[in-house]
Amino acid sequence: MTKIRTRYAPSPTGKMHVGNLRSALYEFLVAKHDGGDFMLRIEDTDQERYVEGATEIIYRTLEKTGLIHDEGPDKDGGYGPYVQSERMQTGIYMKYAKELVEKGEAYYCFCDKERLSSLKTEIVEGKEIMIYDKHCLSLSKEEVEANLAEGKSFVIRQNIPNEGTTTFHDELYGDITVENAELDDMILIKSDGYPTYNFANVVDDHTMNITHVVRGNEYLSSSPKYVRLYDAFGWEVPVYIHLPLITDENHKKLSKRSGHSSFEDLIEQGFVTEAIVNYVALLGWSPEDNCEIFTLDELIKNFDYRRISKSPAVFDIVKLRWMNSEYLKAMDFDTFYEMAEPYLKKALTKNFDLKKIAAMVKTRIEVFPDIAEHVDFFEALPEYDVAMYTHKKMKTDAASSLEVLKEVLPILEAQEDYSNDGLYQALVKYVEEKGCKNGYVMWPIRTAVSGKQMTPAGATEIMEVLGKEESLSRIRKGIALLENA
RNA sequence: GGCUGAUUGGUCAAGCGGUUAAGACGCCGCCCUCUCACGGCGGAAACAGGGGUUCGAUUCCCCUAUCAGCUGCCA
Repeated sequence: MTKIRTRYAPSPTGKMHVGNLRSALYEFLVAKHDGGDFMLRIEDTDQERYVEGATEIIYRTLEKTGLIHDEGPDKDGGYGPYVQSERMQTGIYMKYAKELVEKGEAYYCFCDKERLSSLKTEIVEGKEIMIYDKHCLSLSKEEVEANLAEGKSFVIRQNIPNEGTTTFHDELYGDITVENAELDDMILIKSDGYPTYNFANVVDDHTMNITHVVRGNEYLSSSPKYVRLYDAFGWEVPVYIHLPLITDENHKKLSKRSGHSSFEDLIEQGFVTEAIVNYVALLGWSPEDNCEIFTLDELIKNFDYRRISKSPAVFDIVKLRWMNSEYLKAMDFDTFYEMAEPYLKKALTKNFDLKKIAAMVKTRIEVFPDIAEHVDFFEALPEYDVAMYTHKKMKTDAASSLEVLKEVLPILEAQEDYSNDGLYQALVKYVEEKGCKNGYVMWPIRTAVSGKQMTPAGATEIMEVLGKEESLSRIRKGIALLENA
């Protein structure tokens, strides 16, 4: 069996969306699962939409996510160039277009905008619908030559018969047949000499020996045109795998405006690369077992494109957050700390033991920016209400809290060892003498020392980080607050 | 409008003629506990509708509905 070759063929028009990323991922996986090659081809035939720097984003993202290409503009594998604008310089597209013209499978069209717009028949949802009337197909060879010699602007169109049907096969969707009459004579070569996406795609995939074309579902209905092109050339049709769409929570195509759709945005929002890749892999594909956490290598091993689903999937940021938290919990501490440090430093300017705080927060956050809300009270004691001292389960209220804090204050003042263990032992001793439950004592202390309903650590751990002086100061404030209530 | 495709809980999804219709996220409850979280246990929650085919349909076929994509000298 021949080696599988797939390609990721983005157009450099902006950021890399979750949908783009998933395409790249699946294309990569289809190849790698079978030990094949994955290549990168830049499709920049649309000069108008070209965005400066977009190509760099593509390189960066692929590298960061580990979707390493075997061939590409920066890695010649003998099938270059790998950038369509460069390929065009070689005249390849025009050469093949002319070959089609010779065969009668394509023809020159000199129709201008005015004539074309007169063809537009109806307007649906603001879009004008038009099927080209093959006007220029009837031009004689002499007329074409004359027009060309005159330097008239032209395009080359695919010649699709008005009768019969065309069938193509997709690995997931099966055979799809359409009436030829439904197919427009699409443009192959634009008037600026560039090929259209459709044409460049076919020529490149063939000449670059792509065996499996993995692409978005939006091409499904135009695929018959591709097949006709392959047939016209007498080329072997590649294996097609169309991927289901990814939508937002309203089942609409993911948009840039939703804020969380590009890979870079997600990183900025505090997600880790591996979690994003993992989550995206499961959007439209599921393994045989019930496993959900996969490294890239495990994905390569387990990926079977026949298990890709056919229906669109909603991008659920809530589940991504959960998955991210799984990665954070599984991460070794040093790595976690390295990534968390900038967020900790942003929230805490005083001289705290950040590693201790990082450890507290590790199992409590889903994404890094969550850190801020968990640790803010270390920096400054927030204003809080005395009602917070009342806790049904702990059996505490303002009066009991005041009593406990007053009794515990001298103990904490005398206490030299402000480590978590030392403090805990001292307080438990008090608890035992008093004959109450831990929470009865810990709750008011924790409240006084944090001013918060919930904290990422217990009272003694908090005091350890705060230090003796600050801890006592906060407890005294608590006593004052309770006395004035 | 036409064409193409899709349709299992709120979401991701397993299922591929006979099942008490998995699992995960989220939600709710309980346990653990120095609060919260982690962890453990449990719960509510689905085959779009209608016809066929069949001894038997979530699974196969048809129709309807809904959603999506395409209908560009964009990809």
